[in-house]
Amino acid sequence: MFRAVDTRVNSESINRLEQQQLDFWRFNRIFERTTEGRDDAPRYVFYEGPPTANGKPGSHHVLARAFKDMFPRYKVMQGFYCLRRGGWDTHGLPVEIEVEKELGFDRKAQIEEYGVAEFNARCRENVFRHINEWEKLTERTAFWVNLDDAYVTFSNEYIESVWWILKRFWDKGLLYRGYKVVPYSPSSGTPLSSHEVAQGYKTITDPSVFVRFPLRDKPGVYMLAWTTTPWTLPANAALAVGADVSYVLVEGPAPDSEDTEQLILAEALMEEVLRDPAAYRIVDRMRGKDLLGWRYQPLYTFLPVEQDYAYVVAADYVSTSDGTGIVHTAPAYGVDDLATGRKYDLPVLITVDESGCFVDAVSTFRGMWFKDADRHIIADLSERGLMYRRESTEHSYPHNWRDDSPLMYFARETWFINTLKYKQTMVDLNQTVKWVPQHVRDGRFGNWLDDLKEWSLGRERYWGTPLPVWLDETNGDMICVGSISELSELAGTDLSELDLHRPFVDDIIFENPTGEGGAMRRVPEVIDVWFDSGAMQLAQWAYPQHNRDILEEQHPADYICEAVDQTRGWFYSLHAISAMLFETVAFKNVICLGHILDENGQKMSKSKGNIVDPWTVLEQTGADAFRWYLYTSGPPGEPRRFSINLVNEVIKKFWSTLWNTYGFFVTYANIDGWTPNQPAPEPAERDLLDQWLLAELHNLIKVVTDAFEDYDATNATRPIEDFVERLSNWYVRLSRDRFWKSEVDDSKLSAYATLYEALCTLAQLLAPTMPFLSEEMYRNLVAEQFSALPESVHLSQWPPADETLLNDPLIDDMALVRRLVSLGLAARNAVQLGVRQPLASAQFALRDLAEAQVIERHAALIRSELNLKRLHVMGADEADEMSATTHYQLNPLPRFLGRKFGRDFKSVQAALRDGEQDFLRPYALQLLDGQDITLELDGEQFEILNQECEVKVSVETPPGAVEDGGYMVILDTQLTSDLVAEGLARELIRRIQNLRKRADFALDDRIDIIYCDASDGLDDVLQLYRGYISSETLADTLQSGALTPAYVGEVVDAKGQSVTIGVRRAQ
RNA sequence: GGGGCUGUAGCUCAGUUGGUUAGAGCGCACGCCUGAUAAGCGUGAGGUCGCAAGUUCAAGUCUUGCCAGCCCCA
Repeated sequence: MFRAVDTRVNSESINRLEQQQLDFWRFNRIFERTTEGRDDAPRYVFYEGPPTANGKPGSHHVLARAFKDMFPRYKVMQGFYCLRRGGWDTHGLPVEIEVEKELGFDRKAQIEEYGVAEFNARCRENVFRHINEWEKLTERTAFWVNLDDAYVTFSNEYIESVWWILKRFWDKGLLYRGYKVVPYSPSSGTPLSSHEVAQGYKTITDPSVFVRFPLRDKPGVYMLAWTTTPWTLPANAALAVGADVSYVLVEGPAPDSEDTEQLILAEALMEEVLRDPAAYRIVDRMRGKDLLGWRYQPLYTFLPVEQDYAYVVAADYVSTSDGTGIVHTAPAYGVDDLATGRKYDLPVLITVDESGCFVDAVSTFRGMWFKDADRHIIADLSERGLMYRRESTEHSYPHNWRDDSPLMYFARETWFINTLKYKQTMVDLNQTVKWVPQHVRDGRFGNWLDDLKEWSLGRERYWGTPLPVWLDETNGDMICVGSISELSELAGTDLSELDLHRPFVDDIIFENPTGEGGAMRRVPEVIDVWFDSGAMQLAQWAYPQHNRDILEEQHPADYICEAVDQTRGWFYSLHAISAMLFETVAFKNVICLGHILDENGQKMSKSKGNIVDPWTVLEQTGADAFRWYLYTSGPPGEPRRFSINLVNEVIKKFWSTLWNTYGFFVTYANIDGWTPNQPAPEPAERDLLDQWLLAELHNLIKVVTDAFEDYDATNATRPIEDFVERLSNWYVRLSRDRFWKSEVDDSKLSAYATLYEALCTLAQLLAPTMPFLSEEMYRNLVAEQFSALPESVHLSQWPPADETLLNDPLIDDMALVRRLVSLGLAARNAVQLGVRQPLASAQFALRDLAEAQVIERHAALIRSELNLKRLHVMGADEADEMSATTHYQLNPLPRFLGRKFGRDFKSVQAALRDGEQDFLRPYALQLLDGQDITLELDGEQFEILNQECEVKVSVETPPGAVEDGGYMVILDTQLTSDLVAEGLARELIRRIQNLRKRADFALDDRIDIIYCDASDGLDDVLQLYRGYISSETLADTLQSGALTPAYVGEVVDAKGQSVTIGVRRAQ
């Protein structure tokens, strides 16, 4: 016996089911047991990209976790050993900002005043504020990951491992100090993260000035440059042009005098830039590359400069979309500017310091707030005759989101990793990684690698992994420390209990071990948190201080998965660290998920209030349907619109269909006492319908398995939906009477065995993606029947496809049968004869003779579906007989003839496709006879081979006939009194079945039927079909008489006749 | 501003190396079937395949440009 299945499906029943599986897994330690006893099994390595637990988990986290979960589950069923260790990302600015908010800070200095130790202690607490919710959601969505043993990036052993990696990089000469331009807030004295910058854009009015730069060797000639930040002009070190841009030298009136002057600017911008274009004439034209190296007089010379500067350089970012085509370059105050400066070894002129004010050396503007200096500089340049035009412009400029003060882009000294040294390695290794979607490899990620920048590692913050570099300021000696023991040795004291965070690490000061120089202090920076997360490939094992041998089996990862925004985040940091450390990949397969949007395609965000809380979905539809929706709703890399209604559709379409099929099976098997121990006929001996289902099933196994191997979630799931549709709406529907009939024969046993095999296999194929429903089905159908088999579907062996059961021709045949049945139903509809009314016969016209055999083989099936007594396939004779009304359609096949006839194909096609019947008939007959034809058209001859043109034969459709795509069905609509009576009998059966249902009888309850007030016709039917009606409705008695209150009854009206019928449980 | 991805029915999505008259599900209307089903079947309404040019005998599919959305970078 199987456990009875309640076929009602609602939120409550789903949640109950899923909760039962959770309890089962927990109590029986199923997850733990997926690894136990598999010491010798092949390894499958999964890395969990650590989330931060200081925010609440949302629906997009369910997406990531659903995809992370499915492949390890599949691999475990394939016999692999898969560790799934969780992890938490804990450091970084978002945490600090949260704590700053709590404390009401708006400046960095306040943290120092408050105390770094206390501040970091608060960060440490804050990080796990929502960890309970993360754990709950992880469990409820059945993401199997070990959170009890999760790695934590702030733990000492994790940090020590990060230090070890940095030390290796140090030894390889990859770690160095240099300048980087960062968005910097002078008001709060700190650089801002890109996320913060993005929050603070405001539209403001800035000056827009065109400045003359006098050429040194050509008096009276000026380069014209444009800027909206005049305050950066004193820091100018070069002018940049585009090497291939066209420039002109123009002559026009000089300001405030009768003389002329000459200006250089991009030709394309003359009209917009020149004050009175008509007053100028072009003296010369040149390319940007001709200008390179030309020297000009610096506007200001406040700062001493050692190297060469103030000349024209080339830069590929120069455009002619605005400005003058000549770009003022101040390496200290622009990202591009600094890059250009590096390329040409230009001086980084620091004219404005960290407070946002001009330094003393810039005497004219000393102490001025940088934004205030704009107008003074403009006035100064105007006075000196160097200002060509001054206007103002509205544009969007970043501000500090906390106090609205403007940011400045500012070169700061910081630490870098010289990733460029390993660029080619990274590029080559990337080619070996399987990316889903594929375009990320050479697109987003590949481009990022092609355009690789040094990794800017240093952060002037507090809550992060301290950069383990100690500096002797007296002589510049530096030591990179790779472990606690090393630090202990240097410090001469046991530091194994030291918290490896600021300020405790900063407090470790020691003498320069060379014996020369002075005290060594740690540099102030902490490191980029992306380095933390990328280091997890070693640091999760605290390598190499611990677990030295595990690396070999747990690196690289077979599979990782995160949202696409991690391309340059975690995906990159993993890849880069592994490439630089081992020259291997960190992961072999990676899925980049798109983002989740709301119902209207808008990004979900707190401010818009359109966030779908995952718990709402879980409570209504459960985790399986949620997961299933995510797998099937579209390609994983695409952004997806999401709403609870879409998940509800999964319940309606898929879950309840499968559930009811499962319920149907269990119900009838229990009534019949069928068990899987019962011997079943060999597949080849079973009904054709069974063989068809098995062919479909094993085909499905193949498709799904291949998809899993290919990291193709969509094809690992959607084909299962299609199969379940066929299982429920064709196989079960057509097999119902085999299950229902009382005698036990081979056909019945075959049906049970086939449906049982299908359901068991489905449970396994669904295990990785619908872990709850599949577990319920498996336990009831398999584990509780066979004590020798694994008790959980997740411990069971992935089913292999049996090649001998595959049968594509049979699958094609059945598709044709379904098509013809559809056609038959359409025909019935057209003549208003419901399926309950039996018809004497129907004739089918088919496309070819082979199809006729298909129909013969499946005749019984078609007859019962269409409720026909006889079925007739029109043969060649009959087609001839009807030749008067035969209609030929020719279809010249473009894939052959298109290339063959080229330009003439169109007219050939038109002639054969749309020609008159008289014209077509001879060609059609020749083709049907297997001959080639020659078409004559406008005096030209076109040879068409037999296989290059299809012929469709159709007869004109008489009443009661329906035609579609070369198939036709003609119903015999003549109703004899026998047929009408049988139709009425079926009508009565259905009404009685409804009464049974209304009376809430069990499926196998026997009943008594009583009737009265029957009109003559119905009275006859009840007599004539007594046996049929009784057996279909499980009636022990069927007699006329008066209804008593013991009966449930109603008046039945059918085809103008009526009778009162009542039923009760058999006495 | 640069790069990547995506635009197909009211909604969610298929659409093979370019090949015949572009499909499915949901939703809508009418009808049918049903003692597993909240399901299913039939018919109908619903499309300038984002826009424009090009290549080709033939373009939803290839090329170029433009527009819109999303993501990353600046």
